[in-house]
This record gives sequence, C-alpha cells and structure tokens, in this order.
Amino acid sequence: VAGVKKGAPIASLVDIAGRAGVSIATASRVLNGSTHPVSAATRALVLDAAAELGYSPSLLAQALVTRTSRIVGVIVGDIVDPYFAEVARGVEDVVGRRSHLTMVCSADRSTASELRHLKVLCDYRAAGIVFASSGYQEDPLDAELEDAVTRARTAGTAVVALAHRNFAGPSATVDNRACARDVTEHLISLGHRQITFIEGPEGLHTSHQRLEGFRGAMGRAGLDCARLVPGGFEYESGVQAAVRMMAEGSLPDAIVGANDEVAIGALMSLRQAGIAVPDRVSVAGIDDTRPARIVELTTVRVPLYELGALGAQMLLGAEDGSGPDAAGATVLPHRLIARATTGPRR
Amino acid sequence: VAGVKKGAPIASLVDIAGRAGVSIATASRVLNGSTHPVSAATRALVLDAAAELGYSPSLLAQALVTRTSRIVGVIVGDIVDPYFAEVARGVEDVVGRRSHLTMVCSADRSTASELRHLKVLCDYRAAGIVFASSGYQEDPLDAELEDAVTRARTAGTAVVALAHRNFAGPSATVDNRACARDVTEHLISLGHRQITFIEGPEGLHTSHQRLEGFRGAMGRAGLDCARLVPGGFEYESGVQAAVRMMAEGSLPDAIVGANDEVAIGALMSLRQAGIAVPDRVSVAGIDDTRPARIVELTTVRVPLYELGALGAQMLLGAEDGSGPDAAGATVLPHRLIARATTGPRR
DNA sequence: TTGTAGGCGTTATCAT
DNA sequence: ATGATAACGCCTACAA
Repeated sequence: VAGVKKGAPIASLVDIAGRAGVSIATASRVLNGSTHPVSAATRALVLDAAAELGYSPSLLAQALVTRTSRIVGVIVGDIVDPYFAEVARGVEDVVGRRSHLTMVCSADRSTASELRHLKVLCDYRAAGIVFASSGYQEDPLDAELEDAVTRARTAGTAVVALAHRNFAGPSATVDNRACARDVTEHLISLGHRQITFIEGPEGLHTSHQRLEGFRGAMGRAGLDCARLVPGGFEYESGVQAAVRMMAEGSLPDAIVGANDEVAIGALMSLRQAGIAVPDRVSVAGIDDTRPARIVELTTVRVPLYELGALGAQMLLGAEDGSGPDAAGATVLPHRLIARATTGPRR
Repeated sequence: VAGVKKGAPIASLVDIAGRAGVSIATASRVLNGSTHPVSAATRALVLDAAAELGYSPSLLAQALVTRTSRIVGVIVGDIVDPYFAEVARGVEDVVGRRSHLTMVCSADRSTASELRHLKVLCDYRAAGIVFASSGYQEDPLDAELEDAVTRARTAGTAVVALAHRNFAGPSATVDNRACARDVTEHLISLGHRQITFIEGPEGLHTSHQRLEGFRGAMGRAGLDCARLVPGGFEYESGVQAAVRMMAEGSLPDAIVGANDEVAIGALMSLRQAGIAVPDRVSVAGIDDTRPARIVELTTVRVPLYELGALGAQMLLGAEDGSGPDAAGATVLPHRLIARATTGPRR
C-alpha cells in the first residue's frame, strides 16, 4: 500500500507485466495464488511492479473467466423489516468468516423484483443466493422463477430458501403452522375465547401457514376461528387492523398478529386509544424480532439469525465440500415466549 | 417468455446469432437498443431466435465492455440498525424508479470492510456508491480509502456520503451538533440540571459531533458537561450504560443517548429496574428511528429516508445530467420531537 | 520456468 | 444493412 502512486489510473495485468518485463501469463500466475512454479526472482519483479502500480485484479474480469466470485446475495422482502435484518446478519456473519462478501437486495415483496436481482447476482457469478422471504401460493411468475433458479444452479450459483418456496432445493425454515398454533393455544390456555387473527400479506405461503395454525388451534378448542381481519407484515397494517376492530365496536379477548410488526402496530394503536393491554385485551405476535423484545410482546421465537447463518453454511458448504448436507430441508425449532402483553382473561 | 426451453443451458450471443443465421454483430445490435439500422426481416429473425433460446445478455460481459452498470451500492455500518435500514430504503426507492438495482453492504462499522465492498462495487462498475455511515476521526486507512474513492470516481462510479467523511465529495447530512444541542436544551428547559450523555462509538465523527453539541448546550447553560458515560450505537450499549449508572448510585435528572438505540437500551434497562421514566429521570435520543416512535422516545427527527433519497438523486443525477447539483454538501433540517420519555424535573 | 494463444460474452469501430 | 474484428481484463491449457 505504501509507495503507491496517488490516483493512479487503473493498472491492469498488461501494465504490471510490461513494467516487470515478463509475460502477462507469469504476471497472472504470481498475482493470483497459482500453484504454477515461478522463479523467486521474477516473482519478486512482478510483485513489486504490482505494488508500485497499486495493482489489484479486476474482480469483474476474474468472474468472467473463472465463472465464480466470492459474493453471496441475500434477497429479502423488505429492508426495513427487522425480520430480514436479523436474517441478513446471520448470513453475513458466516459468509464473512469465509472471506466472502454479502450483498442484500430488497425485492419489495415482489417476485418480479426478485427475478431482477436473481438475474444480476447470477450474471455476476455470485457464489450463492439466499431467498429470505416466502413465496406466493399462486404466482404467475412461478415458472419463470423456477427456471431462473435452475439455470442459476447449473451455472454454479447455489440457491437456498429460508421460507416456503415454489421451487425445489435446500432450505432452512421453521414450522409456521406450529408457531401460530402455539401462540394461539397459549391465549386459549389463558382463558380467552374470542380471539381474532390479523392476517399477513395476501397470498404469501407464510401468511397462509400461520393462519392455518391459528385455525387449527381454535378449531380443536371448539372456538370460532373465523374472526379474521386483513393485515400485512408491516406496523401500519397493524394500526389499521386495530382501528378497524375498534370501529366495529366488538373487541375480542385477544389478538394474534401474523407477525410481530402487525401485532405491535395493533398493540400501540390499542393503547393509544386507552384500551388496556393485557387487561382488556391480550396481544401476541410471531417472530420475536428486536422491537418485540422492546415492547415486551408475547410472541414465538423464530431463530432468525440462525436461519440466516445456516442458510449461508449450506451455500458455502456446498461450495467447498466441507459443509454439512447442503441438500436437506432443515426445520429449526421455535419456542413460545410469554411476555407482558398477554394475561388471563378479564 | 413463453416457448422457452426449460432449463436451457445458457445461450450467448453466438448461439442466437448462429440460430438466426446472422453475424454476432447484428444480433447484438437488435438485442440491445442500438440505433444502428437493421432490416425488419433480420430483426425479426434475431428476435425470435433469442426468444426461443431464452436469451438474456450477460450483465457481466456488458459491464466489462461498457464500463458501467445499473447497480448502485449502499455501504452501511450495520444492517440491523434501523437507522441504516431507513436510509437504504430511501436510496432504493429513487434508484428503483430509475430502473437501477440497489445492493446494500454491511461493513460492520469497519473501514477495512468498507474498502472491500468499495472494491467489489467499483470493479463491477457500479453506477454509484452511497456511504451511509460516518467516518472515524483518526483512521489509518484514511489515505487508502481516499485513494480508492478517487479511483472509483475516475473510473466512472459516482460516490456520495451521507455523514461526515475524511474524503471530499458531494454529501447530504444533518447538523449533528445542532441535533444534540437541541435535545439537550429541551431537557434543560424542562428544569433538568444533572444531565448525562451516553457517548457513541469511539472515534466516529458523528459521535464526536453529537458530544460537542451536548457540551455546548450544557456549557452555555452553565451546567456540568462532564457527565459522560461510554456507550455505542447499539441497544446493548445503552443497557450497559444504564447498568453502570445505576451501579454508581447517582442517577442524573436526565439522560441523552448519542442515538435512539442506546437511549432505548438505557430506557428499558431503567424501567426494568423500577426507575420511573420520565418521573424520576428523563431519557432522550437522536434520530427518530421507528423503534423510537414505538416506545414514544423524545428525540430529534433526522430525515433518514430523505437522506438516502437525496443521496441517490445526486448519484443518478450526475449520471444523466438531468439531476440537481451533484456537487454540493446539502444539510437537511432536523427537528426536536418531544414525546413521553421526558418531562419536567421531579 | 516462461511465453503463446484461445476464450469468457459483449460492444463498437471499420470496412463491405 | 451486415459482417469481421479488435478490445475489455483476466485465466489456463499447451508449447517451448
């Protein structure tokens, strides 16, 4: 780094080859860790020619010819959703440990956008791609996405999913039905009978699975499992859901949100309206994101960080063979976490 | 998209050129929006040869020769910090509107990591790069970073900073001293006299500026501005700071955190210990991130989203000349937001 | 041990 | 209107 000419234009292999008076081939050999033998003398020549010119190989050109790179992409649904932030962190930590670089792409919960990012990552020869968000039950772009994923794989880019997807492949997930079931049963065990579920985004597998979990628990308890209200996965959706419920005048005994964000939105909205939580109504969510811990929301802990970390391991494990079974569909454990927003009925 | 062979290997220009019975040159011409004239007949030939083979140009190869791409990178300090999430969102929105793609890179608040990401983005011919986090006052990697940024620019990659940096260039920031001054004065006006400041990460410009703002306000009011406690920009740091303060036995009248996260960490820690906020001690932060709104923290609103959006505009504006002055050092306005965690003394 | 040359997938300059 | 062909920056057999 020392002695490098300031603001030196670029310096490519030909430059340093010329400067060192050797062929571009030998220059290349010493500059990338080639096993090809090179005399100590010329090696030194090349080395400091490179040093003086501040040479650094073009990752672009390298990727073009070697057909691989050390970057892995994480495609998330929404960058401001703490759920994805935590997952991305997990990926980053293990990816970084293997001296690769992580780039996270926000797809705005749109398959079309996911496809665009997939294309770029693929073209740029990413070592792997992590799909962090769930797919949609019915998606016109399904075929296209599946095809793109297949091509990515045959092109050498590993792909793993951290939620239910309509394309096959290795995955690390949690049992969303069980998660929803567990919170719901917790509420029921607390004596609540009228429980309404704030649904997740329309059509998302995760939304559907969690709704099913809720319905299952309610049904088995002989309770009315039709108390649903449209929501989403965002704070604002939770606020709106609460507003709607209050407007209709009939508050339930308890509310379970499809995820923590909506639950918190509802929680805040309720409290602001002077409704006591958990005394008048209990509120619970799913995921156990950081905000949930802050507001002391009862929820189900989903191992977000671990999901990301495991996903990354599967990717890179597949790469240098050293890793665990890069094929399986691991289901990580979840766990109910009762906190301050739920309590016995009345 | 219809009629594409499933899982077709790759298909490059030569493939579709051959299939269409034309030269690779003409194929290229019709497949990218070249103005070069091509007969309608051959154009059609190429077009459906491409369609049948599911052709899609290699962004990598394109970037190699055109020396540009449609991706912009955002280098942040910590992906789980809501501050950066909001900024990234701002960037994404305007970048996406211009049909570019955003990739956010987490540098773990390390300049070395920033350099690595800069290198990749640069090599991949990113259209622009946004540095979202502040630099360090004293940084051994300063020269190297400055040089890298210069090279990036001469290589055609625009670079903007959204916080104080040791390299020159366009920027969009807020007045951190004023932010800290404003919260502090708010607390003073509330009658508080003993106010302690939880510092930000050691050596960060932003940390220093905010500390200065605090000191200035305290000094002007003739108060003891030496009540400081080490902290950081993370929730956990706030918790530790609070623990330390409680252990020392002498709680101040009020606490201002270097940012919302630490402030919230302290807030929660205090409340959990049974200390009434704001009755016994007031707590305030800086940034107005989403969590701050949730816990109703008194803070200073920093236009995070707008910072990101503006940064992106400067980047892309510079690109196609259409934009605003891509050179200036814009300082966006901030505003005190008094909420529930601060109140009159005693 | 070192050099030559072909190729990775496009774009772009010249001829034709 | 089309087609060779030289870059772009690097890696890697294959020769020497």
